[in-house]
Amino acid sequence: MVLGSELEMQTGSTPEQSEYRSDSELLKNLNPQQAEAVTAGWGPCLVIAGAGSGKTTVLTRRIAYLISEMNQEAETILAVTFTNKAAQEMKNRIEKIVGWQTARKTVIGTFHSICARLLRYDIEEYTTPEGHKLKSNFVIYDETDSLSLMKGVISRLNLDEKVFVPREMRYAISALKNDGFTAQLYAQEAKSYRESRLSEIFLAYQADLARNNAMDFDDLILTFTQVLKTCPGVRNRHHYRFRHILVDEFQDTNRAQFDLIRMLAEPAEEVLGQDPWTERTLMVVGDVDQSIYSWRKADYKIMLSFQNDFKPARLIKLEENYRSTATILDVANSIISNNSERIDKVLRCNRDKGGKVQCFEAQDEIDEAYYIVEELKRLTARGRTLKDCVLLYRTNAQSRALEEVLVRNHIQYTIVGGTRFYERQEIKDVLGYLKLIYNPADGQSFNRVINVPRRGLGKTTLDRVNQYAIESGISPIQACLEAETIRDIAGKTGKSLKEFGEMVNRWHMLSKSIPVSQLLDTLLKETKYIDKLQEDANSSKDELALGRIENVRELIAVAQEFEKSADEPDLDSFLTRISLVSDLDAVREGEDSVTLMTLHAAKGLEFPVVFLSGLEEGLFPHMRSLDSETAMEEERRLMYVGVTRAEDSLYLTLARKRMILGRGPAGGSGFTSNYTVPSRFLREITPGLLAGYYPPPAGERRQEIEQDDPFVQGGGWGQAPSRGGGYQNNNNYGGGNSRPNNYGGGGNYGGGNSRPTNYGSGGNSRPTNYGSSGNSRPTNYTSSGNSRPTNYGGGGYGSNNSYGGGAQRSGSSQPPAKPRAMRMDPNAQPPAKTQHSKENSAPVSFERLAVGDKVQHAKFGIGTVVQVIGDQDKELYNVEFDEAGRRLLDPRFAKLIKTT
DNA sequence: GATGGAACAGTTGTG
DNA sequence: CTGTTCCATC
Ligand SMILES: Nc1ncnc2c1ncn2[C@@H]1O[C@H](COP(=O)(O)OP(=O)(O)OP(=O)(O)O)[C@@H](O)[C@H]1O
Repeated sequence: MVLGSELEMQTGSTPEQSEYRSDSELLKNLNPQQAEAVTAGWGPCLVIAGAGSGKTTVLTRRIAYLISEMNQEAETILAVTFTNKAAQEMKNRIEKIVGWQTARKTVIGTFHSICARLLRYDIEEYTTPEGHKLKSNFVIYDETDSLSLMKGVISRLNLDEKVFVPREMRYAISALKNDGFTAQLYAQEAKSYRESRLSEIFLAYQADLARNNAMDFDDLILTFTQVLKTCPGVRNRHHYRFRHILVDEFQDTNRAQFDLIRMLAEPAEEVLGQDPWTERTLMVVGDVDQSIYSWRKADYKIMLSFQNDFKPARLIKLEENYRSTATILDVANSIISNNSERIDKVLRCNRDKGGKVQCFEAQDEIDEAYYIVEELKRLTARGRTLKDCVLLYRTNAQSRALEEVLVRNHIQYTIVGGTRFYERQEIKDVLGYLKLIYNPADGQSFNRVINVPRRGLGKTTLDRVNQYAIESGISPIQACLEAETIRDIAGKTGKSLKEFGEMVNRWHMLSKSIPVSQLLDTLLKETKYIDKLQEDANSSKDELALGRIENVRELIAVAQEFEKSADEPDLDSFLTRISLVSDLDAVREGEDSVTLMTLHAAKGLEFPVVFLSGLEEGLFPHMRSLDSETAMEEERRLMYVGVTRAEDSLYLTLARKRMILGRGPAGGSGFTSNYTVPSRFLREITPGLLAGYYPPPAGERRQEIEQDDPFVQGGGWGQAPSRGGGYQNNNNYGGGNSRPNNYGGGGNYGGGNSRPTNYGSGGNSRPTNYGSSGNSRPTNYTSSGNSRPTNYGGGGYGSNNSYGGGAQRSGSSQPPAKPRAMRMDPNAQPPAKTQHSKENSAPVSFERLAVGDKVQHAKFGIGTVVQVIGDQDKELYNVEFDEAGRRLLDPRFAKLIKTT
């Protein structure tokens, strides 16, 4: 779906003039079952089908068909997708068929975004079962907000945080909400002591949310459903508007979501003598084998009982896979057939056999990343683009090693998910201001920003203000205005509070008349937020400060972009949108980069080339799924999802050793991690389908050497890869050592096919320390246009102090961040590991620059050095380019020519 | 009330 | 390893 479909290719880009004028055009290329689904008549319809069988394609065309062939108004259509991105894609495609004017009237989005949008209109008519009322300017609390709210609740109830762990309580309540329980309803159910306490917490938590005029994510769906249940007028209005409801990825629907669908699809009261499905449709599509969100209370049984819940429901099965090669499908099927809880289904392959699936066992996670990077280079040299490729992994933490090696090899990448833009401290600060301006009752945001930047208003004052606010039943902002009358507050403090309150009030007024970006400008100026960050940067107090400034600027850019494109560019929709967006890092047009994401995030997508990394017991399948058969089956479905993302080529990789949280799982000394066990999923694959590596039979354990001296281990492994019995196992680590990250030793990553990629330069089998272990990193790593003979780090990444300037992204949104910011900013450079940099610092040959120097750069043009960061020999230059804005560059990579 | 450093805790996935 | 919380000190 990321790639152009046949649909797009046929229509070209004629936005208003549809080329689909006849039903035969819309049905073109569809197989009979697909056509049946697209053209189905009134009533409920369930489409069950395996991966890549065109479910989403069918859903999209169905919408177009409803509009252009069945003469349904666009505004009667409500389509639910799993992600915002999928919604956007669906909108784009429909727009191409029916034109923008029509397409924009459809409602397409995730459950959360749809509910948020509709709730704004209807919420004031509603009183919660607990007796609370919310106003239409409610804000949406993210996990952090709701967790800190929860902490407050637990301490206020005098409960022990050790016994009632806030995180767990949050989680339990989230689960209850997803199962359709309101606090009120659960209060009737709770029996045991713990349940009763949980119920108390639940009630108090909801009361707190209401006092802040806020909802958490789960509330969006639950509350909207409640509104429909309790306000028949509202329900009927929506029921008669949305006569066509479509849901994608229905297997991952939870009870609360299903209730919502039902509320919308069924009338408040049945009209006698009339078929409720006249001119109404409900189409849900899904694949039980791709149900991977049970931890969010999704339940595929909801899909299986669809025909019972919606009586005359028609069932359509799609059985032809158009996406993957036969080999890839065989791999997927051989794995998923190990699940017992499933309904067997047919999935015929529509494509050629394709090549074998490449499997590779690396020494460690860095080695694994290098293998992937080398393959990427090979593939791109043969005409693939980076955009064709995706790197998938089970846990977000795994992206680090991959990023590090990608950066070092100057390969552009885009991370989806992970640490999100909107969760970064500085963004949350600024958004905190916006939320508070929008909804002055928002205590969480108030607490967040009251002392940011420092205003000399600390915890004591904050507590007093909050207490006063609660006692007098007013908002914290109102309390600030009355600060001078609060006892125990000193005159000076009171004045600061009053000033703060007045400032926010003023902005609140202002927000109704000026655009969001101007409001942002104003508040950043008046609070001196950026100035303070700049000071931090200058005094190197906060080495991330520059990146933060850049991120704040990015937020302003987002706001400006929003004002241009949104239907209603007000603060309200800006905040709603931002609270619900998950990944700002959508792949940029025209920018070639490889995508990195978790398996979960990959659901519904497809890529010509897929790398699936970390196939190790405990990681994938994840540790927490090892002792439950149900959980294990879900892991297996996740594996199935991963494999079936691939169109042409699939790579499976694992590492013999892996660092987790800085040490090996049950680690010995320092960097000794225990050896991993290959994932059971590998063994479930029919052997003949894999090339390169096949795991040893179950019982046979890997040879483990318990040694404190890691070098002894290293030598040992070079000679003893005693496994793979019978299958290809040509990985040659001969003479190598297993020190992390040392590729010296002439190891050949050939797998089965002797590719000429040589990682070693004939090194040194037993280095004595990281830094000076004989320059084993050959220069030919930098094949992508950079052939300078710089030593990229001697023996290992541990000693590397170059940051891969070539990985600068060209998009304007790339916040150049300092190396340590990598966690925050996935696109930034990797951490500087300086432990042995002294012995190792490579001779550099670049022109030293100073602040104020004018420089020229091939891509970014002319600029001025505004800052030099880091010690000599490691310095980076922060350059303000006339055209390209501010960039952080490593002179060892980026060619910076001094000009006058 | 701010600050820096020590101690501690987390370790699956997302809207 | 890394982010958060707690505590002593200014
Ligand atoms: N009739 C067809 N002829 C040719 N290609 C098709 C046909 N139907 C679907 N495809 C292609 O097959 C691919 C998979 O389609 P789609 O993403 O809709 O499948 P899906 O069932 O939603 O997959 P998943 O379950 O993995 O989300 C797409 O590239 C789509 O363009």
